[in-house]
Amino acid sequence: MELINDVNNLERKWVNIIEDDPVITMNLTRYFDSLEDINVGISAGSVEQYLEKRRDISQRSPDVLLLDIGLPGISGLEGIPHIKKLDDEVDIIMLTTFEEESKILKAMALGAVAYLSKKTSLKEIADAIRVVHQGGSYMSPMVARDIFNYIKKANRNPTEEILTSRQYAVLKLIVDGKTYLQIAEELFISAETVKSHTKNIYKALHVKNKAEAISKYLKTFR
Amino acid sequence: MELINDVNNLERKWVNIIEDDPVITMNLTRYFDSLEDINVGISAGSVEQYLEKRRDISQRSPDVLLLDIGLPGISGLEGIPHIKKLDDEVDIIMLTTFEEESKILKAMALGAVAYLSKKTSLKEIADAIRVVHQGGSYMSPMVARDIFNYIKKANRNPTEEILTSRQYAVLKLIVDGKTYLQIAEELFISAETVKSHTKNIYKALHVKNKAEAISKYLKTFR
DNA sequence: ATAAAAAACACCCAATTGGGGGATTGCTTC
DNA sequence: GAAGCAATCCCCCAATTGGGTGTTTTTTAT
Repeated sequence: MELINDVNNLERKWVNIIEDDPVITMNLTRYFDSLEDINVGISAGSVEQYLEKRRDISQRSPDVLLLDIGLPGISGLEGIPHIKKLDDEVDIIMLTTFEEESKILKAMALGAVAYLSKKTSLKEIADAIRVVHQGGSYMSPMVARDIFNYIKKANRNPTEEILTSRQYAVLKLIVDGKTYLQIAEELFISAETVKSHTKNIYKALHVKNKAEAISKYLKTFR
Repeated sequence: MELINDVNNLERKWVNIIEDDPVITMNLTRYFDSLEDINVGISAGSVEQYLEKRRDISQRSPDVLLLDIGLPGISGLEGIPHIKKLDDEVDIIMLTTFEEESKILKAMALGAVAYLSKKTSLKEIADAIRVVHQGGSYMSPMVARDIFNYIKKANRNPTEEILTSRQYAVLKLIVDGKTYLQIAEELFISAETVKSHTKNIYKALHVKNKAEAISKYLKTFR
């Protein structure tokens, strides 16, 4: 992907970093320090630590935040709303390892504007910061492909083999937060029948309450 | 993920073109002919003509197809399924004059892997072909921004529905299927406090039971 | 410093769930 | 035609949850 004229944007940009691997943080900081247009402000090893520092240190609002997605404690994803609360305007670039690529969509929904692999070269990360700061969005090809696949999955057909179709219908309504009574009304059966199905669902999924069933459903079938 | 490598991918790629403007087709063909790694196979002015040629001419399956979205007769969008029927594996790059969100999404849903403006430079189009052929996907920053907005719209903003760190901790345990008592033991607080937090979580998330809270949490952060 | 919040805890009571028994009907399958 | 299973329904009872109204202490913000 051509970054074109954006790379010539030499306006000074303040960048904060949240990354738990000190080696990566050091590499980034050292590289950015060698550049004229990118200044590193706060760097932290966790979202909690960052929020603390951000509140303590009277720094101007950062322009860009490099945010690791796999952090101890509050994850990068969960941290986004907190970070946005402090600095609403900051452009967030997610840093990730390849295993976490499925989370891009959530990150995007939460307001991250770019998504980079940690294997990305330092120069490319700097370029991404420049693009993002100019109001662009950066997506590496692999990420773009993931998004294509996601939208393709809009008409997917998850066939559940462990559950019967009726159990599956009940489970879906449970996931929606419906009570047995509401489900019963919706399916034109008695609440007792819904209970009966639920018991069988729990057995089939090896869970013991709604909470676990929902987690299992959403984690397995998206 | 390195873009540098992709551009150096000099494996020979067969590219077909469907484009009703002969000037554009000629420019593309002439440029690709000057390259060592990109061969133009069939070029056609419409989907109908292309399908005919594709059936008649015994050519190997193309690697990439450049497909104009605004074609006379069967449109580029409508043509995608027909094309895929003949060559399932081909990577389709949509060419367009106006970057229109709705059509991008439809093209993506139909299986196109990239979306380029016709104003894109020839070199960039060639780069896109190389990236796509290596399993990547290409999106210009403008298109990427559209996609971000789409996905942002699809999920709703949980930014205003913010939880305190303690509430998050409780919610995470609820998601794991823990009861109030179990959560209380884990966090060294009383079950009543857990209940109290839960009530506040429900208010913040605008839900009324565990099931809805879990669904909201998992759909947002997973 | 003072107001606002988050965090902790408590009691009450109704609604809902979870687990244990069952029963009946209808449809496959062997 | 018997065995198996899905789907429907019923009762009982303990455990858990949801919603209400409170108090106290600590932390945070102005």
